[in-house]
Amino acid sequence: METGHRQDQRTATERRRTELLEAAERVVLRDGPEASMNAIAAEAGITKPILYRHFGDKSGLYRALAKRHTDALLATLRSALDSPGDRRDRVEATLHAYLSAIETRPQVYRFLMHPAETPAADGEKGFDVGRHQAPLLRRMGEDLGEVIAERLDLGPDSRQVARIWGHGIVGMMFAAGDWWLGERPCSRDELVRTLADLLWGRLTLAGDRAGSQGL
Amino acid sequence: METGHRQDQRTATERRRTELLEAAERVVLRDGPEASMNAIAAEAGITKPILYRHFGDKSGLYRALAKRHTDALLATLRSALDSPGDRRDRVEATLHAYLSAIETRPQVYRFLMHPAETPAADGEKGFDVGRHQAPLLRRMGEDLGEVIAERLDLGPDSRQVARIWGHGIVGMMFAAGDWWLGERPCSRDELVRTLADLLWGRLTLAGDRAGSQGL
DNA sequence: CGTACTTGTTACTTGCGGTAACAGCAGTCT
DNA sequence: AGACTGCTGTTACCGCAAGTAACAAGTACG
Repeated sequence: METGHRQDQRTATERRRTELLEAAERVVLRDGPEASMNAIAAEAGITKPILYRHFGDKSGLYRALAKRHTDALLATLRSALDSPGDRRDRVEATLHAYLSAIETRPQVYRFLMHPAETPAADGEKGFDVGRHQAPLLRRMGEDLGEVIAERLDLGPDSRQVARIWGHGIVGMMFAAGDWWLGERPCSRDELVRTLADLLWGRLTLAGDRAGSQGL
Repeated sequence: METGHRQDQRTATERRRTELLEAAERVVLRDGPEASMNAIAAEAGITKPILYRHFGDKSGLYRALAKRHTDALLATLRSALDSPGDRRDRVEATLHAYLSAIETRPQVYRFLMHPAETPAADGEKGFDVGRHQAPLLRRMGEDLGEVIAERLDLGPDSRQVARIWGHGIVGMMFAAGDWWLGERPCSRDELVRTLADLLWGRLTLAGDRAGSQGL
C-alpha cells in the first residue's frame, strides 16, 4: 500500500530529524553556539550532507533547535503568569521562573540569546534591524503584551500600551538577568524584589539625594 | 632628534589607525557587521596584514570601531540625563535621545547591538555568558546605575538597588526600542510616554479587566 | 525486472580569518 | 658611508568551516 509506506517514511523522517536535533543539542551544549556542522554530524554518527538535507543550512538547524527551547521556556513563563496570588506575586513568580531557567542552564540561555548567526544570510537587503538575532526576546515581548492586554484595562489604546509594556518588561528582565548571571551581584530573590519594586513605581517615590540636582 | 621622530611616528600611526577605522566604518555601514576583513582592507586601499598589525584581529577592529560609537552615544545620553526639567522630563528626554539615535542610524545600531562576533574567540573556557556580545548594553546599564545612585536616595542597599534598576531600565529601553525600530507600531513620542508611564507605576494602578482572573 | 525514492558516502569548491616571509623606505647610531 | 631599527606595504600561503555535486546502496512499488 502506498500511503502506508509514505506515512512510515514521513514519521521515520521526523524521528530521524529529532534524533539529529538531539545530537546537535549535545554538541551545542558542550561546545557553545560556534559548534561546526562537521562536529554535529560526527556526534550524530553521520556526515554533513544529511544535515543539510534535513535543515537546509546552518541557521535552519539552529532555528529548529532554538524553537524547542523557546517553546519550553515560554510555556514555563506562561504558567508562572497563571500562578496563584495577587498581581505582585505573579510578577515575582514570573521573574523567578525566568531567572531560574537561565541560571540552571546558562549554555542554553547563551545559545538562545546570543546566537552568533555567522553569515547573516539576509537575502533581501532591507533594513530589517534585529529580525534574526534574538527571536526569543521578541516572542516573549509579544506574549507578555498579549497577556497584559487580556487581563488589564488600560483605557483607550489598551492593546498598544500592553504591547509596549510587554516588550519593555521583557527587556528589563533580560538585561538585568544577563548582567546578574554574569556578575552575580546579589541573590535571585533580591533581584526579583528590586525589579518588582521598579515596576511598582518605587522610582517615582524615591527622594532626591542631598546636594544632587535631582533625577 | 629621536623623540621627535618617535612622536611623529606615533601620531602618524594613530592617524593611520583612524583612517583605517573610517574605512572600516564605511564598509560596515554599507555591508553590515558581516563585512570581511578583505573588503575593509580594499576599501582602505591596502591589504589584510596591515589591518591585523593595527588591530590584532577582527574583534579588535570591531571593538575599536564600537568604542567610538558607544562613547558618543553614552555622552549623548548623559547630557540628556542632565537636561532641565523635573524627573519625568529627564527620563523622557533620555528615552527620546536613545530612540532618536537608533532611528537615525539603524546600521550603526545594528552593528553595536548585534555584532555577530564570529569565532567567539574566548580563550578561557569559563561560563562567561554574555561578556563580549553587547558591551554597550552593559555599559549603559552601569552608567545609568551610577547616575541613579548619585542622585537618588534609595535607603540601605542604595547602590545595589541603583545598579539593578540601571540595568533593568536600560534593558526596557533596549527591547522596546529594538521592537519599535523593526515594526514602527507607533510614534516615538507615544512610545516614550508609554514607557515612562510604566516606570511611573501605571502598571500597579491599572484595573483588572472584566472576566479576567487578574494579573 | 526496472523505476523511483530515501539514506548515506567521498570529494570538491569557495570564502574567510589569520600568518609567514619578504621588499622598500625612512631616519638613527657608530 | 654603512649597519640597524622600525614602519609600510606586498604576495602567497595555511587551516577550517559552510555548502554542494556526484555517486553507491537498500528497498518498496509497478
